[in-house]
Amino acid sequence: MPKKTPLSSVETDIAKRRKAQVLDAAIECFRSRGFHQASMSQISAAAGMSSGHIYHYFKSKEDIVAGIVERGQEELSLPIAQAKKMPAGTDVASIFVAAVDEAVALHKDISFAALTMEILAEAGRNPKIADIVQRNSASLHEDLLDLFEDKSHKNRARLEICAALMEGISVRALRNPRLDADLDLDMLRDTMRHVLSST
Amino acid sequence: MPKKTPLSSVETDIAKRRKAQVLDAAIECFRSRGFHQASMSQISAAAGMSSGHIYHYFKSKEDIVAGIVERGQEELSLPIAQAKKMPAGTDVASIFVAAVDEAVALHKDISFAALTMEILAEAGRNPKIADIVQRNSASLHEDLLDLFEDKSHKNRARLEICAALMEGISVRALRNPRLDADLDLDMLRDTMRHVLSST
Amino acid sequence: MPKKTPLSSVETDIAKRRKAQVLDAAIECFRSRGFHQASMSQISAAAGMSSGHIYHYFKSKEDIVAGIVERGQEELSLPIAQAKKMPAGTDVASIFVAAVDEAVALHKDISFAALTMEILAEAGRNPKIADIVQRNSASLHEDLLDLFEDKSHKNRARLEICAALMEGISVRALRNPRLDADLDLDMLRDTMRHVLSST
Amino acid sequence: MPKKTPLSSVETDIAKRRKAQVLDAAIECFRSRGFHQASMSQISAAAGMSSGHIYHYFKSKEDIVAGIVERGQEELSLPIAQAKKMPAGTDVASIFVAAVDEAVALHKDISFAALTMEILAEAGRNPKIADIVQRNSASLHEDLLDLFEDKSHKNRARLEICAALMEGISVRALRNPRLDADLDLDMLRDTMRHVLSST
DNA sequence: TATGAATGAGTCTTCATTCAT
DNA sequence: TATGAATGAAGACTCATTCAT
Repeated sequence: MPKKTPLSSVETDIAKRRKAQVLDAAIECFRSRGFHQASMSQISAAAGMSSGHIYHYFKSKEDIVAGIVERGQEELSLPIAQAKKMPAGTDVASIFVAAVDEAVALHKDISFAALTMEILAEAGRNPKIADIVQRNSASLHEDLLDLFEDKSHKNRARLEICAALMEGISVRALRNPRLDADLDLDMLRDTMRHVLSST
Repeated sequence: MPKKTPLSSVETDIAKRRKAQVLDAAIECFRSRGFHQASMSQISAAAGMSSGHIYHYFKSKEDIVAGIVERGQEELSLPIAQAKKMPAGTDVASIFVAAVDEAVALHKDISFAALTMEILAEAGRNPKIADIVQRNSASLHEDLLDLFEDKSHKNRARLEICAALMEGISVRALRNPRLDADLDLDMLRDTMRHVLSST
Repeated sequence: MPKKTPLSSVETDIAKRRKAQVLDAAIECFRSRGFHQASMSQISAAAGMSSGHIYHYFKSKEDIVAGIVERGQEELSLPIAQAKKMPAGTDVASIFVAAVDEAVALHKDISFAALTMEILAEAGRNPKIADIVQRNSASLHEDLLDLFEDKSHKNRARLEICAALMEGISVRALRNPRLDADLDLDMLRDTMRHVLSST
Repeated sequence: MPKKTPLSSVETDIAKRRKAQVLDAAIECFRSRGFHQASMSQISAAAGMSSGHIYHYFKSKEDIVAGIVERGQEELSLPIAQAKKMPAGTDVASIFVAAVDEAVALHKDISFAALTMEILAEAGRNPKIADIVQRNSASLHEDLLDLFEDKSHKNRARLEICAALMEGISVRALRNPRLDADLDLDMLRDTMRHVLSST
């Protein structure tokens, strides 16, 4: 937070805001149409900007997709945020269990789930996207592992199962419109505690 | 050209074979390019059939997508097949646990996972596809519930968690290229048993 | 000229006619606008064919340009045609000199000259085009050399000078609108004879 | 910032330098990409100037093309420069023949040849450019005719043939990558002397 | 049943040009 | 004088779909 922001930095700020503006518009379009169905002209309309001008900030449509995937899913690091609110020394299981409610709320959101699936499908065939997705996920998991006593293989395995469970919620949300009624949060919490605290 | 079969039925058979031929080709293309990236001419090439002729069997490309989603993922009913091999009276947990290996092998296959995500993403925005996906899933779950003692809400909840866990594996496969090393199958089996047999 | 043309050959013929149709239209457009100014939609209009359909015959606009350059300038082989009309044994100089009138008429045509310059300019920066142009020219010169007693370096040099002289006429036609008045055909003929028969 | 020079004149000087700067950059770009392939932003980058600012000096891209053609090819007046080095009274043929080496070196340069063809092609379809090209050529030829005893039709004709021969070298350079080996400078000089001194 | 020629709307992208600063 | 953000009209090319054969 410099007092006198240098000019170049101001310009960068404007550019950043513009890029964010495009990314926001793009997310909106991608959510409702998908990456390949959303047209640049729809995105530009949503961004309140001429389609040509978008190319000052992104060199291609794929670049926008990459930008979205990159900025991507910071919401996923929820348990980490949660951990910081807990009294120091709280055990991992409790931290994760405490985060379940919010995490489920996020993952079962159809709009969130659909964009996630879109990204994953793209990652399945576009190496550039796959790379971003994988690096994102890896760095998130490293952060989460810091909450554990050690980064042993066992803890990695626990994390994988918890992640699968949670991300699986997004899949279920798309497959089962009655998920809210069918899902038992207590059971879910219990399962996570089991995974994280079994010896 | 069997002598006895009535003509109309022969045509139906041929037609069915042709449709299957197209669907097979389409799956192949969709896996590697995605629904909207795969072109009708690629599909027709893969199907060994002129693109025009495909329109005798499917009235549009969306129809092919629907056809694929419909026929979709019979592989998912794995535990049911498994149940039939088990001695009558085996408990549900054991049936599911016995199916874990095969189920994981299926779900962590990148090609399977990518097509699944493609379908789910499409379901997230195309109501016609959503409908098929949801009916498929509902009917599968009804079948699986038959393995339980009753169709109580608790058992539905158990099934949801198991499903999330398993489908989450597909997500993880796309997010973590080292999933094979990180995943602990014993832990997974233990988790499923816990979910299915806790009181 | 086979009596019973096989089907495939008929189809090829249609395709060939279509391609020629496109090339004709393209030449027309390229002459009046230049390669990069002529749009595919102008070409398609001139060809009486949808722009999309052109891509059944040419995989890109550059391919059309290449096609034109390739088919290119058969008119250039004029002296060879001329040579065949002369009594056997006529000396080279006389053959060339006899061809001067027609050759000049061709080269000083503005429309011919402009397209030639367009092609040469493109050859100056597009290696694919350069290659075609150079192979065309090489093969023409080999044919012309056959008219000489031998393919000695001296004869190659003579040919180069004659070629420069003749192609230079196209340049002059574009530079000097009064070329017709200024050019002395007798002097030109004399020059060529000098080049070709000096010892 | 010289003290004595009046302001208006200073501006003009700066402006002239700026225009030249743009033209230099444009030539560079046009040589490698062609008139219509080179973009204003490439030119502005090469000129070290914002693209918007170029419009203070040239009202359109076509104007830059015109500027280049105008300033154009002073190198062509080579024999005149040559003539000034020769003892007064040297005959025309000798002046031209003496200039052959340098002239050929210039004309066979691919980069020079390509830009020349580009200009001529443009002249073939753009009347404004044609006009400049033709006035340039006319004025050059008037200057060259001053070297002759008189401006008779015969001498004009000689000049045309010499010009065609020399400009034809540029065409040959583009058509024949082995021109250096094939061309015989002595033969060329002999030809020019023949053209210029025959009675 | 089967083909593939044909269409034309739609895609992403580029670019000359303008204008607020 | 100088910038570069911004525009929007093209441009080349693709593709689902139709239809004559």
